[in-house]
Amino acid sequence: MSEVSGGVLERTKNEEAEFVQPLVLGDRLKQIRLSNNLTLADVSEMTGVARSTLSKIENHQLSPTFQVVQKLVEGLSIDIPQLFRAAPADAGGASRRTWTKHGEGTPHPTATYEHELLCTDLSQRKMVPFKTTVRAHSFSEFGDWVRHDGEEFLWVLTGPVAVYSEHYEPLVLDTGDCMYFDSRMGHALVSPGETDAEVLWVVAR
Amino acid sequence: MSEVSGGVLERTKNEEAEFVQPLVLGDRLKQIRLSNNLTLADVSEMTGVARSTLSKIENHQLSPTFQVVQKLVEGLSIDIPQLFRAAPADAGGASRRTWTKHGEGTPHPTATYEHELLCTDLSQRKMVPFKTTVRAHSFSEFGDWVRHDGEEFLWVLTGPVAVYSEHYEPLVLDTGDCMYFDSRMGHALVSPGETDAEVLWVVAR
DNA sequence: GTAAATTGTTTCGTATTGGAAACAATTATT
DNA sequence: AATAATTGTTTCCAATACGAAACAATTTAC
Repeated sequence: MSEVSGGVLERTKNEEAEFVQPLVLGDRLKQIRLSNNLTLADVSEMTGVARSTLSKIENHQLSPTFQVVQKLVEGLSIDIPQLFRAAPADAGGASRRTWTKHGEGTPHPTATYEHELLCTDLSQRKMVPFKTTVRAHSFSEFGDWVRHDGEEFLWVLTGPVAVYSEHYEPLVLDTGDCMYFDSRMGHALVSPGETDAEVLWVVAR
Repeated sequence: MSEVSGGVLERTKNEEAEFVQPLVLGDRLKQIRLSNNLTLADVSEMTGVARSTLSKIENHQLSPTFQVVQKLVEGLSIDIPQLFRAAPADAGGASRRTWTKHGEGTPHPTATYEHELLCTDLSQRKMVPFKTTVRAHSFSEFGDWVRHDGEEFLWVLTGPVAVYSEHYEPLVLDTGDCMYFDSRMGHALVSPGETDAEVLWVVAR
C-alpha cells in the first residue's frame, strides 16, 4: 500500500466483501413507490426502466447497474441518500428541535464582532450558528488570525463584507453572497462600507 | 397512471434515458483515490473490486453494478452523497475556501422545493449549504417525511414558513427566525403565505 | 544500463443484467 | 358470471459487467 497519507480512508479493510445493505435498496424503492401510489408501470414510464427490471430489484433478484440507479433517482426526483438510508421506523426518539426568533439569540460580543448565538438551547450540536455584526472597519484592527478546527459557512445578510484569509487575496462579498472555508486557515471579516455589516455564520466541528 | 397524489414524484418524465452524470462517478472515484495516494491495486484490495474493473469505471467504460458501488463505498469508507457530488473543478482557489455569488448556485429542483446548492466546488464538506424556495403550499403535497442522518439549521430569508416535523406541532417561522433540528426526525416545510418562502438551509452530517 | 517490480490498460470468457414478451393473478367493467 | 384491463412475476435472449490474465508503460532496484 502506497502510504495512505493519514487521510480519509485508512479505516476500513473490508475483510470479505460483506455487503452493506443488499436488501435496503429494493425495499426502499418499493416503499417510495407505494407511498406515492405508483404502479411498476408508472415508475417504468417515469424512469425509463423496464417493469420487469423494477420487479426484480424490489425482490432482490438483481443488483441494478449504476445507470439504472441514476435513472431511478432522476426519474423519481429523489436524492441519493434518501434512496439508500433505511428510512423506516420512528427515528428512535431522536426528536430534537429548537428555534430562535429574530433578535432573540444570546449576545456574545468580542472586540471586533458582535455575535448573536442562535438555537443555543440544544446541546451537542454538530453546528454552531450565529448572526454576527462586523464592527471592524479595517484589517489592522485584528491582532492575529482567527484559527481553529472545523469548517465554516457564512451568508452575507447585509454587505459588503471583506473576507481576509491566509494564503488568499481579500475577497469582497455582498448581500446574498456566501462562502465556505476551512477554519484552520486563518480568517477575519471586515466591514469596508459605511455601516456595520451583518453575516449569518455557521461553524461545524 | 394511478393518480399520483400530487406527491413527491410528479415532476420528471425522463423521455429518453438522458444520463444524469455519466462521468461524475468515475471522475469522483479517481479523484478520491489520487487524493489519498492510492493505486488501483490498493483500492482493489480495500474494496474487493478487480483492478480492471476499477480502471474501466474511472475511464467511463462501464456503469458499475450497484454491488460494486456498495463495495466502493464500504471499502473506502466514504459516504454515498460524497461519492456523487460533482468533482470540485477549480474551486475558488487552490485549497480550502470557496464562495458563491448571489443567485449563482447550482439549481436542484424537486417537486416541493427549489434548491440552490451553494459552494459546491469544495468537496468533502462537513456541511451542505443551500438556499431553498419553498413551493409547497400545503402539507398534503408531501408524500412522506423527509428523513436522513445528520442535523439541520435553517434561517428564514423570506417568511412565513411553516415547519412540520414528527412528534411536534407545526411551527410558523418568519423572516429572521431560525431553527435547528435532528434530521432523523421527519420534517417538511410549507409556505403558508401567498408567495413562495425562502430559507437558507445548512445540513451537517 | 539492465532486470525486476509496480502501475494502469486491454483482452477475453463467464456470469449477470435488463428489456420484450409471455404468463399469472387481481381488479374493473359490462 | 364472463370479459377485459390492469397489475406483478417470470422466461428468454441480447447486451453488458466483471475478473483473470496478458499486455504496456513506468518506476525502482541492483
